[in-house]
Amino acid sequence: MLSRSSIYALQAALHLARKEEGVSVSAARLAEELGLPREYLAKVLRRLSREGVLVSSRGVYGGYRLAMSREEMTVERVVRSFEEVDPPRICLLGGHCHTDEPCSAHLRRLEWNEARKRILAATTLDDLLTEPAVGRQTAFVSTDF
Amino acid sequence: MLSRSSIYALQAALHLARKEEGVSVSAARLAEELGLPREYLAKVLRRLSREGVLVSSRGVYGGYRLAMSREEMTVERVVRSFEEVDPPRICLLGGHCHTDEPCSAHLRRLEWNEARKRILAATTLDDLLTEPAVGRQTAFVSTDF
DNA sequence: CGTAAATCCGACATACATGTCCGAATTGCG
DNA sequence: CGCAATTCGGACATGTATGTCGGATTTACG
Repeated sequence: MLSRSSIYALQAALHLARKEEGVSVSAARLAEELGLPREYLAKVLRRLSREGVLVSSRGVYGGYRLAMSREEMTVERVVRSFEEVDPPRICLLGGHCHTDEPCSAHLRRLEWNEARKRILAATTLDDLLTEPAVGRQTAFVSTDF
Repeated sequence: MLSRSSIYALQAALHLARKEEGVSVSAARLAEELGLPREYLAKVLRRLSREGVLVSSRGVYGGYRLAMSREEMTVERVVRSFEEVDPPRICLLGGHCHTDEPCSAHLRRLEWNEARKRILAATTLDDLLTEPAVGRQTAFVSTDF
C-alpha cells in the first residue's frame, strides 16, 4: 500500500497532467476539485515543489504545474519522497542470515521491492491517463496503487 | 509493506513451525530467541491466539504452538488480523469513477490487491522453510513480505 | 501604493501503530 | 496449599502519519 500522502500526490499530479501544459492550478482549487483536505494537500504540494516534481508560482494567479511532461513524469518520481526508499532488510527467519546469502523469506522481500520499484519507475502519468479502462490486456497485472 | 506486527507474527510463526509439532514456546523465550520487544510480541501472540492461528496454554510450562501444521498454515492466515482486509477503493483520477466500471488507475489497485492476497494465501510456512535460499527459479517473483 | 490571492513555514492537534507496565487469573509442581 | 511461571487484559507512553491553523512573504492588478 502507498501512504495517503502518496495517493494525494498522485491524484494531484494526474489532475495537473490532464490540464494543458504550463497551466497552474492553486492548492485550494485542487483540493476542491479532488475532494481532499485542503491544508494537508497544500503541504504535500509544497513538498513536491521542493523535490522538483512540481513548479510553484506565488502570488495572485499562482499555483502548481508539472515540472515536466506527463510522458516523462513517472509514478515513482511523484511518490518517491513519501515512501521508504529501501526498507530495512529484516530476516523473517530470526537473524540466522548473512546479507551475501540471504534466506528464502529474506529474498522474497528483496525481490518484491525490486519488482515494485521497477514498475513504479516504468509507469508514467500518461500511461495511466491513456490506457483503456476495462478489459485491456495487462502488462502490469500485479502493480501497486 | 507489511506492518511490524505482521512481521513479528510471521517470525514467531516460522520459529514455531521449525519446532516439533505440539511443542509450546513461551512469549518470553520467543522474544529472546528472535530478538524482538518482549511485551509487544506477547501482545501480538495473544491476538494470534484469539484469532485461532496459535493455541495457547497457560501456567507453568505454558506457551504457544501453531494451531495447524506448517503445510496448512498460510502466510495470509498469520497476517490477516494485522492487515487491512480490503483497503478503501480510492479512484486516483478524482472520483469520476463508478464502482462497476472503474478507471484504469482504480483497476490497477484492485488487480494488485487481488494478486497480493492470492500470493499470501498460496504461500505456506512450509514453503518458506523448505525452499532453497538462493538461485532457485521463482514462481512468485513479485510477492510481498 | 494598497489589496487580494496565493505559496511558504512552523506550531499545534488528532489518530493509529508501536512499545511498556502492572495486576489478575491460570497451571504445574513440590 | 503455596510458589513460580505463564497467559491475559487494560492502562499508559511514545513515535509517526495525518490533519488544522495562523502568520509571513510574494505577486498581480487597479
